[in-house]
Amino acid sequence: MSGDRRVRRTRRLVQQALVELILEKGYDAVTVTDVIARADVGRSTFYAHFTDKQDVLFSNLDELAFLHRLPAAGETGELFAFSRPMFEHVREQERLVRALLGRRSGGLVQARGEELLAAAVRNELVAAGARPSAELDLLVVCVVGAFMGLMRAWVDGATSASPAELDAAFRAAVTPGVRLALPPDGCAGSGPVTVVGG
Amino acid sequence: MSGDRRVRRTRRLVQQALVELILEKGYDAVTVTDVIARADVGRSTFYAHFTDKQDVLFSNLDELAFLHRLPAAGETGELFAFSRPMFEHVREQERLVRALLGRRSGGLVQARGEELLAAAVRNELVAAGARPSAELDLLVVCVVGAFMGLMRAWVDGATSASPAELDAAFRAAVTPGVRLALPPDGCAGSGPVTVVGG
DNA sequence: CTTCATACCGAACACATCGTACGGAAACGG
DNA sequence: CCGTTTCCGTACGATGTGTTCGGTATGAAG
Repeated sequence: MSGDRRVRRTRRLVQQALVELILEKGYDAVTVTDVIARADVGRSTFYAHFTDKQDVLFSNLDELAFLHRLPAAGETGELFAFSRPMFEHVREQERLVRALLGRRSGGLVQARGEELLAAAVRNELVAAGARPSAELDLLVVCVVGAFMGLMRAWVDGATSASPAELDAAFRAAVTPGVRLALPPDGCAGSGPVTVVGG
Repeated sequence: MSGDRRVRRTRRLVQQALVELILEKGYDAVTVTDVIARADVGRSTFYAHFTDKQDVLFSNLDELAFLHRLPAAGETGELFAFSRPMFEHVREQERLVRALLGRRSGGLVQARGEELLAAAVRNELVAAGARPSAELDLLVVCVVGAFMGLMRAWVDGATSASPAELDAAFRAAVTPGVRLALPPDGCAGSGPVTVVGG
C-alpha cells in the first residue's frame, strides 16, 4: 500500500478505537485521551497523524464511499434504485454507520451525505424527464429528507423494520408525489422509467 | 409573571448571550465561560439556573414552542396545518432559528424538534382515520423528514423560497403519498378532512 | 546484516474549560 | 423596614487539549 507499515497500523488502530468508543459513549463524550488509551497509542503519535477527533471521524468516511457509485436511473429503469441497496449496505456496515450517522455523533457526516444523495436524486429526476427548476430542487430536498429521516430512525433504533420494509415505506411515501412532478408516460428519453411500489 | 425579577433578568441575559454567540462562532465553539462573560453574569449564578450549555439551548426551544399549540387536524379540516404557520414563524424568528437549527449547532435541537413534530403528525393522521401501525410510523418519519429537510435547506441558505412556496413544495411532495395511506373519503370521525394542494 | 531514516513512546508542559463551594453584598417582596 | 432570596467574585480540583523533546525501536534499503 502506501508508506510505512507502522503508519498504517497506527491509523487503523486509532480509527477502530474511535468507532468503538462512539458506539459506547457517543461522539461528544469521547475524548482524545480515551481514543489513544483504547488504541494503545502514544499521545504525540495521535497528533502526528490527526489534527483532532473530527479528523479521525472524517477519515473513516472514505470507507463508506460506495456512495459515489450509486446506480443511476436509466440503467435500471427504476427510480430511486439506490434506496434498497443502501439500506442493505447499511445493515452490513451497521457498526460504522451507526457511529457515523447516529444521533450520538455530530450532524457533520449527515450533512455531507445529504449533499451527495441530493445530487444523485436530482440527476435521476431530470433523466426521468423533470424540468430543472426551483420547484424540482425543493422536491429533491423533500425526497432526500424523507430518506435520511428513515435512515436516522433506523440507526437510532426507533424502528426494527427490515431493509425491504424501509425501502417500501420510502417509496410509498414519496413516489406518488414525485410522479405528479414528472411528465405523463410514454415520451421521456433514456429508456422505460417505472416507479415501483413494492 | 413567575418569581423574582432578578431571576427573569438573569435567565434572559444568558439565553440571549448564547444565541448571539452561536451565531458568531457556532454552537460547539461556544463555552460556558463565553456565555457568562457576554451575559455579564457570575459563574455560580449560571450554574444556579442551568446545568450546562445544552440546558440553555433547550430552554430557548421552549419559548419557540408554539409547537405545543399546533392546530390539529379536524379543527381546521386541513392536514398538516402546521406547515405554513411554521415557515412564517421561522421567518420572523430568523436569528434564533438559524442559531438553533443551522448546521452550526449540534443536531440536538433538530432531533428534539423531529420528535415533537412526529408526535403531532402522527396524531393528525390517526385523527384523519389512519390505522396505527408500524407502516404508519414509517410514513410519519418520511413526512417529518421531508419537512425538516426543507427547514434545514432554508435555514442554511440553500434556497430563497418564500414560506408559501416552501409550504406548497412540502404539500406537493408529501400529500399524494399520505392520501393513499388514509381511508377513502366520507367516513372518518372528526369532521371533514381535506388535503389541500395550494 | 548493517545502516539510516523515521515512526513511536512517555512524560512533562502551559493552557483552557468545567462544575462546585462559600462568604459577603445587593436586590427583591411584603 | 426586614427577612429572604439571589447574585457576585474568587478560588479550587479535576479533566481535557495540543505541543515539545530526548530516547527507543521498528521499518526499509543497500
